[in-house]
Amino acid sequence: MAARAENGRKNDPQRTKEDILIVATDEFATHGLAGARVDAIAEKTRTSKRMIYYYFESKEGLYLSVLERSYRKIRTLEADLQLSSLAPEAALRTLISTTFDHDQANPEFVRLVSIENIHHAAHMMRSEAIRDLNVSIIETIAGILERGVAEGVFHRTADPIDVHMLISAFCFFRVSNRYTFGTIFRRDLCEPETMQRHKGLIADAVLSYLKS
Amino acid sequence: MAARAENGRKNDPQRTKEDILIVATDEFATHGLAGARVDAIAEKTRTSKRMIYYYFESKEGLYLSVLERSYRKIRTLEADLQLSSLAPEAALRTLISTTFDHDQANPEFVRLVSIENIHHAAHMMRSEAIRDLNVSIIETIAGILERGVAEGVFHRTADPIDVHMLISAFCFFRVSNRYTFGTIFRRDLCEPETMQRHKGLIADAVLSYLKS
DNA sequence: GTCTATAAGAAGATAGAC
DNA sequence: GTCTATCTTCTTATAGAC
Repeated sequence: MAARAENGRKNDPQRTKEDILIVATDEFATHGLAGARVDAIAEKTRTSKRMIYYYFESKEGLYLSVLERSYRKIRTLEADLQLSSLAPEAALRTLISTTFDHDQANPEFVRLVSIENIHHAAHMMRSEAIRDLNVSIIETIAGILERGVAEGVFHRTADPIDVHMLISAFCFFRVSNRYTFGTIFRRDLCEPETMQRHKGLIADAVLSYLKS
Repeated sequence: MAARAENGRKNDPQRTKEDILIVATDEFATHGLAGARVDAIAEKTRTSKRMIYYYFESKEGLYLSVLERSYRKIRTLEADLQLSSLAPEAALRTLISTTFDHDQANPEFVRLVSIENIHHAAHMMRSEAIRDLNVSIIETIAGILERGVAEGVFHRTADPIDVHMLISAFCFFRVSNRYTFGTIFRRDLCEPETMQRHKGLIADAVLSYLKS
């Protein structure tokens, strides 16, 4: 009897929850919080609608879990960069390149953040988990900027959060607004050439700002 | 009998439609397309729900009209700047300042654009009116960049749409993501000091990029 | 052009068996 | 822990009178 639980095939709560979260991430990112359908999520899952309510209590509870999971994934990735061992300019270029590639490769994260902003970040505020994840990236940038000024590579003392925002804004906007921007200016922001040019643009803009 | 229609007080279709659009703009910007309630819009209007369907046919028809109206307002404002008469650097600083102030003062527009992106710009694509509004701003920027290079003020040949994107991204992101960004970094992006610093940051970043 | 009342259907949530 | 069937409420949209 216990043997069936041990092989971890059937009745595996972690697997079931993870399965639901992956499907729900896609549904919420595609249709928004109000537009997402619990029935649609249940259909694409290996399990049933009843289990969604069993594990996550409500549609909003599921949405919050999706949001937490997405943030955790991304901040972990950022923390693994080890930028302190690079020269200031190289460290910043690496960070910018990583942020750029990340947003490009994870449009569902970008969309979830946009959706959460439409809701005034009401769910994120209730989640301590999400808030406690973002200190390290700012400390890292602050360190890079200080070293740059000390070494005479950068000539401007900038606020690390502001620099983070300048980088994030461009990388995020390219993905978050690609449909309206693409429609208005008839430009595909996913073309390899365009992407390369944009990556160079934001890196050069940030660095020439710090050097001026 | 005709006298009552002439004084334009009661039964004024333009007034009724405009009234509905103003209320609907707020409702859609606050709750998103799926989250918005036609009943809620009707309640805040001087007229009834029946009239919304009478004039706009459906919830989506109303949403599209709201979107068109918002874009028309903004592009008209931009076109009135007369930047060709200014020196290249001053022209760019004026454009950046205007874009910055505009997005800050019109968060409901920023939200509507975010919402439209969540829907893959599906409604905007069906509206010829919206697409035909955005040529002039790019032509204006192209002219400024050319003059700047010709006069030796700018040292870099940049794509005008890219420059427009760099400016828009920062100004837009500050407003579109203020809730999540504010929550994560415990920073109020609407404080006067912060706003002034950010305005200087994006202007200096763009100009030092073009000059480098 | 405008209003009230209501049809028709969708969607979140749960009961109850296994 | 899991499933099917269903309840209840909410929401878009319309009928029909004035």
